[in-house]
Amino acid sequence: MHFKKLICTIKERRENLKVNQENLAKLSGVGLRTIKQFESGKGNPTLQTIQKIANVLGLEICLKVKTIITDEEGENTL
Amino acid sequence: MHFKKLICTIKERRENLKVNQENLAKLSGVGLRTIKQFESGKGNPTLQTIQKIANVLGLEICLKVKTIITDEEGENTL
DNA sequence: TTTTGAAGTGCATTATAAAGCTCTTTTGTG
DNA sequence: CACAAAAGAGCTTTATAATGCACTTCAAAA
Repeated sequence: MHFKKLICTIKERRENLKVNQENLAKLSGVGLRTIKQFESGKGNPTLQTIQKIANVLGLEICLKVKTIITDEEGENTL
Repeated sequence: MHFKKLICTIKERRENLKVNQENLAKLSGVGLRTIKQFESGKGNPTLQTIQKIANVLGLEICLKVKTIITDEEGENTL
């Protein structure tokens, strides 16, 4: 998952949950400025920051083994 | 995925691939000191750092929607 | 036990993430 | 359009991530 996609996922999730940046900041304990910067694609957040945000949004960071060949769903076909 | 688990996954992957920290550093472009610190559970790496490391190891960061009830495989049962 | 390679640690420097404040821009709704 | 709410941006300070270097610790093999 590239950085842009990751941001997009988080932003969409936040919007789906009808939470604005300000409330996300309060709920997650991450500064509003940091969230703004993150969502606008600037910066390079720390893992802690991402996790705080993800937690509030009911998202979880994980690591998948990358596969060379994938179908449209991104599932392994090997 | 908690921080510890994440570290563990990366460390195990590196070891399975028979790559030592020094080579991982060279291959990923991340400083050896940073990798040492990361794997020993210290610090709070940036997304970029994690991604550089994960890339070399054929791992990919992703976001999953958290589910309250999960079976043994961690798949959603709701 | 000695050697050797890998991993971990202390210290210092540099770069930058986090944060708040203020202002501007964008977006959505009447 | 006018208004209001949300998002984005500039500027600054503070905290800390990234890094290199040198040293220590640990584990496995000779």
